[in-house]
Amino acid sequence: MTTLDLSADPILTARRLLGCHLTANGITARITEVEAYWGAKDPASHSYRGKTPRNEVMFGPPGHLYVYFVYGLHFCANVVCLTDGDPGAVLLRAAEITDGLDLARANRPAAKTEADLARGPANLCTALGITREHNGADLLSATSPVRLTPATEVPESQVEAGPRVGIAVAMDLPWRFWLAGNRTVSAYRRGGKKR
DNA sequence: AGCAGGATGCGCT
DNA sequence: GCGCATCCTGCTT
Repeated sequence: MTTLDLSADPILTARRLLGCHLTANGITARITEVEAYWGAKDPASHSYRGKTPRNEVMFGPPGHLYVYFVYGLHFCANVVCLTDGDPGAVLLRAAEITDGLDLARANRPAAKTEADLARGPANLCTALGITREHNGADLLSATSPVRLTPATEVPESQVEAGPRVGIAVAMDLPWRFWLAGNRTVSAYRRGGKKR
């Protein structure tokens, strides 16, 4: 088996993560949509303004999970990439459930269709039961509660790119990547403020 | 189909 | 206090 390399820059890592499997709480999902966030050169990144207690996982070694809490209700999960001191992350935006479907449905009773279960970053976390307690988890460790495994490689021709969702700065960067035509990919929404 | 608004906690100016 | 890397409901086209 090939081992997953998460030490590259966020853009390269984002493309690599498409098609990989994410497993937590007995549920496995195939990643279909991601966004790259690139530390000091990216005003939309949580690490842009330096290290804080909340984002310190981003400043650690690659391959760990950075989980944060937004809008008082939701968790979102990122894969940390690059190396110490040069923080990058890939936001997991959508996935299709490949195993543990009943568990995922129980976690997300509001989902109307199977494609809705893990569509959107907060829904993805809810469906897989990922919360703040998983912050910092080592995704490549066999004993980790959240794990990442390589799957069938995605041909470059199936990857599409466009602007990131819901941010109010750096809206022009095409740092969102998704599997072309996949039904779990979330709709584009422009961020608040500014234009 | 598309937008506006509300819910709700927490990190940072 | 304010502003979020969000989601869902309800109302308008």
